[in-house]
Amino acid sequence: MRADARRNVEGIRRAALDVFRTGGLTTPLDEVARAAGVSKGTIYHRFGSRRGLIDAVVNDLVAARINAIIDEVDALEGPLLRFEQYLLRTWLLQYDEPAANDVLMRTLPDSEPLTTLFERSCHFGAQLLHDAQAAGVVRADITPEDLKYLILERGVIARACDQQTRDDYHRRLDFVLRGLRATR
Amino acid sequence: MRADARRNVEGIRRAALDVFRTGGLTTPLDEVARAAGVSKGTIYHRFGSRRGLIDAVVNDLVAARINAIIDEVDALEGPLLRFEQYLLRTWLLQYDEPAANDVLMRTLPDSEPLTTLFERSCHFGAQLLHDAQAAGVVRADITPEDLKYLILERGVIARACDQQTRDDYHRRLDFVLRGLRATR
DNA sequence: TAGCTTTTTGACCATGCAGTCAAGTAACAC
DNA sequence: GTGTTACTTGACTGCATGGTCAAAAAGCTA
Repeated sequence: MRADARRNVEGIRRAALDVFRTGGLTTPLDEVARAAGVSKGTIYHRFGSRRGLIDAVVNDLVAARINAIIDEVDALEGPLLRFEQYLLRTWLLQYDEPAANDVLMRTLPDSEPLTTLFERSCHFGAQLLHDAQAAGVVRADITPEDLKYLILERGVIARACDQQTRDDYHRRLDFVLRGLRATR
Repeated sequence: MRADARRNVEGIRRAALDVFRTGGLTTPLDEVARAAGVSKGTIYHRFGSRRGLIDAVVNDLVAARINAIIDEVDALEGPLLRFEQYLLRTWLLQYDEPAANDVLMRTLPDSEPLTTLFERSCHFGAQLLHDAQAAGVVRADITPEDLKYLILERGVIARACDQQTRDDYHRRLDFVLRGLRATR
């Protein structure tokens, strides 16, 4: 690989991280190209497709954030707190990071790293749901499928209703959480 | 107005009702033209713009549905029931009728009939919210603005997550309603 | 039916995006 | 320095959409 090629690959990666961070994984590749100071053709030549580029940056871009939520929540005590914090933090991540949202919503062509991330998050959530239901603190009629939808829904909302402030978004999340608790 | 023109206006109106009914008010006008058996140009010539066409059909298309909800709910007794039925029926309408959803989400260029409809629904909802809060059956920290968002959110969801069955959609609405009730 | 006027047509422009490829450019080895 | 080969470019195709307009067609009237 020639020196200029290596330089460009790095530049494109960096530009993609930057552009995808703020605009999500569906941002036009022309923008990435412009940010990297190369032509669109170079991106396709180097990464094959949008998916190839995403695969090359998704780890640095979102894996850490999603995995951090799992780790942090796993360190908490109490089934209700764990369940609610998982949802709350995931929902906030969806607002803060459009790219993470794209992963959680599966907006994109399936690729191995994306699927792995998504599955890990879902599996963890399902476990928390199960524990919380066993403890009787969360409604028993909620299914893991519902949980996926609660996250998918929030993703659609975070993307479409971007005029609401983070504080409003956050405040309204509490309404939803309340609806999931078991009625005593 | 010439006979063929009158015939076409009627045909376009009918086609628009049909096409908008299933596809919402943002369906490409080419589809309406095809359904009416005329060219796209004729629609623009007769109705000026997409908005003109919408104005010409919105009453037959959605006004009745939205007004019906208001009337039906207004005939019910009990602040919680009234509030929850208003939301529930509105949310279901958003699933069933993409065109009504477009009105409730204000997806479209503002036009007088659309705004009137929207305002009427919002105003009615705000009144129900106020009554329910005064009766202590709904959380006191919900604002009329939140109510608008709850409807806007559901609209985004109904449009984006169209692979879920009506039953699933309906079942999940209950989660949200529960979250709005006052905790006793 | 001839001729005037209204109406319709569909090709056309513009926009925004994905993705491709022939041709030009630049690195590198000798 | 020069020739080879890797690399990059940007104009191109293709697709979907909104919207326009000169020319063709059709209705109406006398």
